[in-house]
Amino acid sequence: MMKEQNISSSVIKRLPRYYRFLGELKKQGISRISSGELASRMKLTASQIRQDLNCFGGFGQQGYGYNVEMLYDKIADILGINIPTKAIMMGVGKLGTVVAENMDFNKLGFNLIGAFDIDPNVVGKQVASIKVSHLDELKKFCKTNKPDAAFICLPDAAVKETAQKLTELGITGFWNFSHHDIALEHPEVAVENVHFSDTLMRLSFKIKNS
Amino acid sequence: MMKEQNISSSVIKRLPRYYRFLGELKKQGISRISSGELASRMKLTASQIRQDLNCFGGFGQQGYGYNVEMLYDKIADILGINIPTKAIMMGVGKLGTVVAENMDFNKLGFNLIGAFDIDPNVVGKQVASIKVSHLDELKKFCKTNKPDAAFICLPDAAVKETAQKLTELGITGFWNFSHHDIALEHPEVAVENVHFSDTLMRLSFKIKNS
DNA sequence: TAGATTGTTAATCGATTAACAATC
DNA sequence: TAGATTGTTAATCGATTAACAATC
Repeated sequence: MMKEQNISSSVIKRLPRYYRFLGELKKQGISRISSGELASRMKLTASQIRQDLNCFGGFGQQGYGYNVEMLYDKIADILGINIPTKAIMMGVGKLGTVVAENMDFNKLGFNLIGAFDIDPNVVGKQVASIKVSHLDELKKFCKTNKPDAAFICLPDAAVKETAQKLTELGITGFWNFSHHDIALEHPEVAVENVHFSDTLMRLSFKIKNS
Repeated sequence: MMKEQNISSSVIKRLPRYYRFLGELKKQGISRISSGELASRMKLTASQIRQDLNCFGGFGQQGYGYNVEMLYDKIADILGINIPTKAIMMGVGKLGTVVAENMDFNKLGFNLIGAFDIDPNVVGKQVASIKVSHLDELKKFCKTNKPDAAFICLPDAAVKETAQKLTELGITGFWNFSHHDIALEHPEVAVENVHFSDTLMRLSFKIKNS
């Protein structure tokens, strides 16, 4: 399905947005779109859209444009949404709970199969129809269920050690809500950071410099 | 304090990370650091660090390097952390509540002064020591208190209309947790998106392509 | 067929890295 | 002073945009 070349991170970053816009077009019953029309809706250039899509294959047709539904499905494939990634939640405090219970993981290509904490007030409780286990169960759980991804909603101080443990247990992707820089120590795994405070500081900068 | 030139968004994106690392160094009691040493800790090049910092002024000293505390303070200034931005929370559901109650806004240059919702179960309740007001109060509140930033924790469908209203009431910065693309309709204001699902889809892509 | 729009190559632009003179 | 390290210019690299032949 994919050309054998490295996709630049600039392109990867734009894929979810394409997916979102195409989903919207689909919902609106639009079946066909040209790169020019899509570009004007997304405030991009038509060139960029065609270049981006052509990293993965020639999905369009000269003189016609792109079939919305087909392109939507292709991007879902590219993003790997149709092959669920098994994931575990590490840390089920307030943030971990909100994340676990409010994301539609299935629609995003994930399957949340476990949750871990050390707080006795949290261990045993039900979150997103999963029973929270004690961290002591982690090793056994991973051997049995072989999760691929971990969602890190732990206090900063606990992340370093936990990330080390998780990579040793075969985790290959981290969705990281903490400030700890997992990628520094584990360059071999995939890391996506959700740094609330970084975005907020950038907003502060932008507001004060405009 | 700042050179009169446009700072590229690549540089802006890195600033909070510099700030974080310098804070860490400060905590560790390290008072002096060279661009080379900092680069190796952050996995950047020394050149990039020196180029980035020189957008804002010559903070270093030849033969010595940078004074950690001084540089930390300078970056805080650059980010505008010392001049609190007045902000309001729009939408006090589960996500809005967690965000409001768990961020240390003061340390990040913000002052949360109001919160709005339409749900009668939420209006009137206390969140992060702020009483949640009904959306009907928004106009009056903004005229009186002149907030600069709005944190958007609303359902996607409500965002378009609310963002329109907010810009008319003088809001110049949005911290956006919804999927709605505020920047498209309001190119004049600052927008920082926290798109949970975008980062998750990117993670899916990376896991499946490594 | 004629018109439209892609896929793709070439040109431009911007960001990163390297190099080095200035200087503490 | 000699050594270290910056600030800054120049070279390289990569990403974006423009152009256009291919083709539906």
